Amino acid sequence: MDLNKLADALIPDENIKPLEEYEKLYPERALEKGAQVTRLAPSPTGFMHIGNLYVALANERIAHQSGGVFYLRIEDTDEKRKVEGAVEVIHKSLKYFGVKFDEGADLCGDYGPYYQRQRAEIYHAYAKELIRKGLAYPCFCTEEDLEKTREYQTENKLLPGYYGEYAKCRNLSEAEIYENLKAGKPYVIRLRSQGDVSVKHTFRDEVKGEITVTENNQDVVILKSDGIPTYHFAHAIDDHFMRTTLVIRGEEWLSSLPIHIELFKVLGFRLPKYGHNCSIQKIDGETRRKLSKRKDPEASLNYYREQGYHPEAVRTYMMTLLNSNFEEWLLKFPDKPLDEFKYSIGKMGKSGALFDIVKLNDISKTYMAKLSETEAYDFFKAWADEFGSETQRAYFADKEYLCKVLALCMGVGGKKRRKDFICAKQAVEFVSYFFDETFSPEYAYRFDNATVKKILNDFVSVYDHADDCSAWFEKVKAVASANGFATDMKAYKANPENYPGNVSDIAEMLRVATTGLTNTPDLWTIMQILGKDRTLVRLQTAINAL
RNA sequence: GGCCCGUUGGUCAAGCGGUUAAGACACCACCCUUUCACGGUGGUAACAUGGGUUCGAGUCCCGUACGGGUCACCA
Repeated sequence: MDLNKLADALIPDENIKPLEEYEKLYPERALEKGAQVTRLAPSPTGFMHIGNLYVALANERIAHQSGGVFYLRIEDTDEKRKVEGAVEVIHKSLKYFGVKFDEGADLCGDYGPYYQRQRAEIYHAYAKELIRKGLAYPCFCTEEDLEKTREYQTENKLLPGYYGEYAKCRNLSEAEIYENLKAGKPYVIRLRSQGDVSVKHTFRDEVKGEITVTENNQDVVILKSDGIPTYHFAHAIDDHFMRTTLVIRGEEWLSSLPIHIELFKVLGFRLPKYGHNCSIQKIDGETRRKLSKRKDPEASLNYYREQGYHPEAVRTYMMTLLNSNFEEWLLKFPDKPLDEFKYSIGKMGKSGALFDIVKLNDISKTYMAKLSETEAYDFFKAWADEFGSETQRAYFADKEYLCKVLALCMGVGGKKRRKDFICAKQAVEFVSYFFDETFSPEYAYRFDNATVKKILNDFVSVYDHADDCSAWFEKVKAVASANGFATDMKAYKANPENYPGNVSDIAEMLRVATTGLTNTPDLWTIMQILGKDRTLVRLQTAINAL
């Protein structure tokens, strides 16, 4: 059979250059020894999964820490999944979380184009080469044909797929091929696999360690009927010519590794190193499963922006999942920039981690407690401008007032900072009682109405806005003892049955009356911030409600 | 179902043949405290299971169970 002629008939692409040209066009990168070239290669679906950030962070850290390159390649070979503006979303959302590319789609770079659809020529060149060498062939099977053999295979408990005797088009004669071509039958190009499933090799995965891989024997499709490559083929070509040295990707790819190994071999390319990391899971009833785009809002990167989690906190949490010794480092150097942490691929987990929002919240609280009140103001304002309600946006009109509130809630100036804020959404809701427009208390006291009413009245009658903190508290204590409540905590603890309650109960009643909440920062300061009139109005309103 | 990967407290995890089996989050108790928090101290709680190998096994080997992944002209 004249394979050159066949190659030309099958792939009539006029732009194809001699293969050496491509090697020259995309030469080995001049990088220092040990520098890693990594990439993120998402499909442009417009949806950014938390897992995208996770794997991006791993690749980014390794590249930049080794003095290498981290680039973005767009896997747009599937027409159906493509969404307009998706690449912008990728850049925007990753940038928000501090992940930046050195080169790639919509950026400059010498190894492009970085959109796979724009790389048809090079895929065609190599597909042709494989045809010429007899390592690839056209397949005219229809979907129904494939379905039928699959059915037969499953019924007879055979390995499913297109291989060996089930690869009907593998050994078509020259005449048959041209006949089909002439009849205008659509065709795909398949690899003529040389592998043998009974042969197993051990392979070193950078994350999982030694794993066994079975040789591939599937005549996988490398070029679809529209001439666009499948993921597998594009992966081999692109990662070779973009000179990727290390591929960190999700473990869902592990099972197609044999295909990739064969493809690299057949193309004469050096295999990059691989690390397959586990996906982030979530507990759903009894079972664990991958964080799902449809069922779990927290699967979306957007969720964290909408909730107003600080990007640095999300990044920190991701790092704790990504590298097991990160937390230890963080504890030791809480104020160092995250990039100073020595990321190591060997410290990546071998089994999937459950996503723990409580832990994220804790990390967020700790992070928020490092900000100044004006930094917090800026961050919250940016969130409110994008996601807040109109009334919430109005909070930011009086910066001086809000900053006083924030300084209080964050414990700025105190010996130890408070940790009241988790994310912008929660924080803005948290401070709502400082604004009369949104102050709608649901009073819930732990004492009977008559007692509360008495105590509130007592307090109102002695309240003086000019009191300093200690004078103010003396009055709280006076009200307490006048009503039989304990003021000496030690005495109270010794014999709690002798009292209806203690000062802290009195403080709680006052707190609920003025803020509607049982959990707020220092009450005296709150009253100072509210001012005399509003404080008194609130107390009176609370009394009237009883 | 076949193939591959995994399994240490509720969660994230350290551990590389000898440890009282770290640490973090959560939870509980106590302390600090003029209220709420912060903080401090302490506590509850784990090697999936059965066989080997070994003087000795969370660590090595085999089986079992359970969980995950994958079996497309999707990535």
